[in-house]
Amino acid sequence: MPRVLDTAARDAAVIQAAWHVIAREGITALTVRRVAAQAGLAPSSLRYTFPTQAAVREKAITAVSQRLSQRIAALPADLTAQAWARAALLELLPLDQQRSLEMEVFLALGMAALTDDSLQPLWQQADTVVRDVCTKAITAAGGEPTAVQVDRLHALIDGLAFHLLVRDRTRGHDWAQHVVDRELRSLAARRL
Amino acid sequence: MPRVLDTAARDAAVIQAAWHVIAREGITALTVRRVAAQAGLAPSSLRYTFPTQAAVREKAITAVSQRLSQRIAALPADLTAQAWARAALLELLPLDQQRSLEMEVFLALGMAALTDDSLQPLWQQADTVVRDVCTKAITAAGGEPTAVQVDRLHALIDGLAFHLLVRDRTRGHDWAQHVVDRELRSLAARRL
DNA sequence: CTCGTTTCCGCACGACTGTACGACTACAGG
DNA sequence: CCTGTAGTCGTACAGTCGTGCGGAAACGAG
Repeated sequence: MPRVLDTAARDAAVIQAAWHVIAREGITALTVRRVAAQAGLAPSSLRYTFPTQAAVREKAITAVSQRLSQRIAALPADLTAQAWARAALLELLPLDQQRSLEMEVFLALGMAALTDDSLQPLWQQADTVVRDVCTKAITAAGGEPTAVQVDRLHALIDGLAFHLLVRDRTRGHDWAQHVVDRELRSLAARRL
Repeated sequence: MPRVLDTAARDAAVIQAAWHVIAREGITALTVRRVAAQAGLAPSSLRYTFPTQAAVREKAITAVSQRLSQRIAALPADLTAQAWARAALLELLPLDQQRSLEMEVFLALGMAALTDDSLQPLWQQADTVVRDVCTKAITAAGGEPTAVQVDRLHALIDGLAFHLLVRDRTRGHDWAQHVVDRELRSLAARRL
């Protein structure tokens, strides 16, 4: 067998390129040619592993799911329940450049999934990861994971993520952590 | 003077067309030709009042600001403070088709504004409307509109709006109202 | 009616899109 | 060394994009 391609590494590189294109130029600029250029490949070469434009979109969102659950799983095992809840929720917020990238792709493709049926199930997979973390965080923080509680925390987390991206490109992120801390405290007090 | 065009009516029609295109085909499909077709105009005619594609985007988001504050202002004047808070917050959620349209455009263009500098200030105007309503609702509900409180409620509202669009295209919306009611109750109790 | 302005729109251009195809290259196996 | 295949990529094509331009059409004023 001749020349072998590390398909995993290639996929990762292309997905990273797609993420960067979305972050820098927006979802409308997610074209085969631009992604290829960002990845340093000829468009025709990109097509060898990503046969269509849809494949780029789909693998881009699938990668978000994976990265997300991967980062949650990588949290230190020796945390108290309270500390785990806090750390896990903060992993869902765009508090550094890497997470900003993920969240921007997550939200941009979430909006795109509204009008792209092939994207919807893949995006909902990522959405489920977030929701599961919210559920576990409620329990860990000492609350009861009722439907209303989960709906509430989940909405709050995604809303915070959105606002961190949209309103605080440069400013600090302390306010979002304050909101999360306040939420955790009220969960622990079981007052909500 | 010859033939006079009702520019206000024309603008409204085109903006409605643009909203529908965004809702049905997504932000990537917001092209001059498609909007013109949706409005029943020739592309060249559309260009008479909307000279560029950017003008379509910009007027589309500006119209969201206006519609939003207009609907808030149109709330019955004889409501108790509590009832006003509830009604105002529910106006910010996509609980019927009209509001779904508005919210989808609001969020889609919010993501687009991340990479479109000419859109950013116009979108932030709409964002400010929402935030102001949140602030007033906190006061009306009996809470103190501290920075953390406003950040929290604002994030919660936008998160709920997003989830209503993305996860509950067809299902009921009761759960979102339950979340809002619970929020109002905890504000009234001043426990947060 | 005629006239003049406003509005409409067909056509064209260059740029960019997704994708198909076939030639080319580089390398593992022999 | 040679050979065949996995991988690369240039080229091409049809479609769509935004936008400029210039003429046709409609209608109020006289």
